[in-house]
Amino acid sequence: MASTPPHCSITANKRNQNHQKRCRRWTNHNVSLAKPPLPSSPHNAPKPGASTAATTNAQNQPFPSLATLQSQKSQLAADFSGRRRFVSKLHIGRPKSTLSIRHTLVAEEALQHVVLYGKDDQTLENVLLNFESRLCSSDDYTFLLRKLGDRGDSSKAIRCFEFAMRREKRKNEQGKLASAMISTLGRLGKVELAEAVFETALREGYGNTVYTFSALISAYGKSGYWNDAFKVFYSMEAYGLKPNLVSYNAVIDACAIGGVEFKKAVEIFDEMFKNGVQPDLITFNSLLSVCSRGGQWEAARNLFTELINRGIDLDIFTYNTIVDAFCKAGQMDAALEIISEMPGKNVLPNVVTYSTMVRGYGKAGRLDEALNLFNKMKFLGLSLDLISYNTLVSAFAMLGRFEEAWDVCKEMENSGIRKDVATYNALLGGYGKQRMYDEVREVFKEMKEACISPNLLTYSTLIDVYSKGGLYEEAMEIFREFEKAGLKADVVLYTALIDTMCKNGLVESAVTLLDEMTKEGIRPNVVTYNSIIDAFGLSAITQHVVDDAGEASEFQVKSSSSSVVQEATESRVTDREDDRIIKIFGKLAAEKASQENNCGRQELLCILGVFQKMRELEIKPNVVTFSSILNACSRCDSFEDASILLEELQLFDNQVYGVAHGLLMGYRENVWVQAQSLFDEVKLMDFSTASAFYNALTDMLWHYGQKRGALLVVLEGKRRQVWENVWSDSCLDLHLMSSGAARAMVHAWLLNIRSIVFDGHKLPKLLSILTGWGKHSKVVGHSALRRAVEALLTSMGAPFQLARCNLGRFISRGSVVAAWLRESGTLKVLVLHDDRTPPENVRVDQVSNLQMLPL
DNA sequence: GTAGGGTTAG
Repeated sequence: MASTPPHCSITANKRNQNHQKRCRRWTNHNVSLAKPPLPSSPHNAPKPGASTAATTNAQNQPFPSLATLQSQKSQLAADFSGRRRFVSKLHIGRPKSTLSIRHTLVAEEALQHVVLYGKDDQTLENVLLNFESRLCSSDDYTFLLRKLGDRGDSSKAIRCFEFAMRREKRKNEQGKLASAMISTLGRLGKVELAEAVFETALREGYGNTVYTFSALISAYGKSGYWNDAFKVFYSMEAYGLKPNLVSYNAVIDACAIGGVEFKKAVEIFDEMFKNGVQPDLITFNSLLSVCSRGGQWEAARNLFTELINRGIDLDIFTYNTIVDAFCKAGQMDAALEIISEMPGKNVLPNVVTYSTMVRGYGKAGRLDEALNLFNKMKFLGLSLDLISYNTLVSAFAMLGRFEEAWDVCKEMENSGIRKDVATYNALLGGYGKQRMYDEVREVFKEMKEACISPNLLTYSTLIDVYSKGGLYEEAMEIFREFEKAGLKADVVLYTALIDTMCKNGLVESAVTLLDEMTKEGIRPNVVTYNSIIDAFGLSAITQHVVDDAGEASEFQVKSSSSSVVQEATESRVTDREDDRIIKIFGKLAAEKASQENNCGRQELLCILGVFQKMRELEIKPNVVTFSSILNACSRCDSFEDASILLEELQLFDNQVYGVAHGLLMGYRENVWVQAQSLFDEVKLMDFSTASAFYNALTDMLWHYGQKRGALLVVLEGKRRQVWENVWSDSCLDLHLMSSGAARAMVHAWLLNIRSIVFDGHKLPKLLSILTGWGKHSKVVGHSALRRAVEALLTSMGAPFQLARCNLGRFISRGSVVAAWLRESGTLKVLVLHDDRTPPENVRVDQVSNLQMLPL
């Protein structure tokens, strides 16, 4: 048994909030969490522009260890408090004193000519030859290739670089050109080319500078290859190079983009101090960005507050990053508050700030507020750009409001901005979500006609949309096209493939693919694992290999020593290699998988292996993981198997385990306080995550006969508005509930109605129970929820009937229900009991929810 | 060398 959960898991959800707070409460890490003695109130906090004395005073305060912003202690916390190393407003956040313009006017003229006339290699060469005598130094050439990079024209930039390199014999000038080239390629995401330039530079003896190394770190970082960025960074010493501020900032930024843990970024930050390199505002902005991208808005807020308290002048980047951190966590009010403080700090919100907010509101489903801000942006005369338009297109498309999405597109194009790949991806994703496949095809066609190249996201979206919709032929076709485009599959694409396999019962194939991606150096994430865990018990995992020895086992055997997707995606792909992943789609299309027999024990072993790997890779589970484990428990063949899964849950998170296990064993009174604090945590999450957790927990309790426990949980959920408006006197709406939760709720509602009757009140004329199509129902008319509720009502003898015009609705006349409720035997069928109760049982529940129920 | 857009689990 694990003594302490390895990490704070429930909070790892990207939508999740309160990370730090929960970590502290849920785990007993011996980390000092005391707030550092800092000036926190406005009157004693040094302000921007405060006197030197005030600043000095601030300097003498121990700077907060960044350890207080995370759950692990930063080793160099003590060093960080040193006066010498204090980062004051005197040192950072100042604009560069002079904007150094190093290139000549000739370079600008040359750029115009290169853009206008350098249509191919030859004409470009001619243009450069014309300017050669007048272009002075490497500064002119670096200007050229940076500007070409800004225009996205990497090939012209490379030509210019090569042209310049042929003429430059001085090593240090060659080094400058190489750095500029690497950085330009990095910005454009051409990381392999950047790598090649770097290697040549090293080999030829002009690349051994802190600039080329920093440029390569940055190039890797921008493309998400934080691991490579780290390697280059740590190799500097061996080359006799000392990382400078830029190197450190680049590597911290690589953490932000690559989703590296805040802890790691802080380690680098501490190292920076140790090596006597002073951070600047960019360092802090990047650190903030690490928190923001990791969903750790509280850590971000703490860091932000410290910077403010230290009197450091923050810039628009700082503000936009903190606003983004709040928006990502759904903390829209906090974000708005930050924005309202900006003018007072002489930093005005810009188009980035507003777009961030628009996206935040869109994600939170607060489309009206999103629109208001969008219009405010226009009103303020901020010039709207592609991203701000795309943000709004995406918000509409995701909600299925396509007419409005297209209107925004039109408005954008009227203002001279053309749709780009992101615009199309937003539309494709929206139509895909609504299963509007004709429109998906149409938009994809239009995209190609407009000569917009699909990117990895386009392909991931399409493959996912088509394969989830069962359109395997089309998924296959898109996959082939993706291969031809020479793109490298990433975690999202793999996860989408894995999820499709899981949903079709090919769990073992999915696990094999999981191993493959790991070998490929693509790190699975919590979504990948949740997808597999969630598939547990849905169907057999081994049978199909036997049944289908030809295709499936060939895939599985071979894939253990080679990578399916990688082989298939290599440019020299042969038909045979390509065949394998295509065969998976073929197999899916044949729909054999889901008809296989269950093989519970083997599947259990398989899933235990998955948990093991998850721990080895240190993938933090989140609340979705817990819901998936609880759902898996409900699908176990036996209580014993479920116990084994619950033990896994315990290894992840003691509190969730404590509540689930306690309720399952009938120890309600003992766990209810713990359960309340768990529910407090869950309630902070977005609506669908929270309701999924309640559904999973209730289903498991119901499944194992703890029906009174299930009732308790759904009433708590109702009290906390987990399912929004579940009931009125005349209507019970179950459409967001799982079958166990819905059945428990039917009991609760009928008991409630019964008390109305017994209080002498009349029931409404018509009573309805809505089941919708059920949360898990994919096929209209086959609602598992509807069937479960129907069976329950029948077994109780409740006088409800399916409405003729609405197959998801049960109805009855109020008077008929009232008469039934008055019958002597009715109460007995309504009151629920637990199969398991603790031996020393317990008096009447003292929980308020139960007081309303007749006992 | 720093900020905003699109993708995967429930």
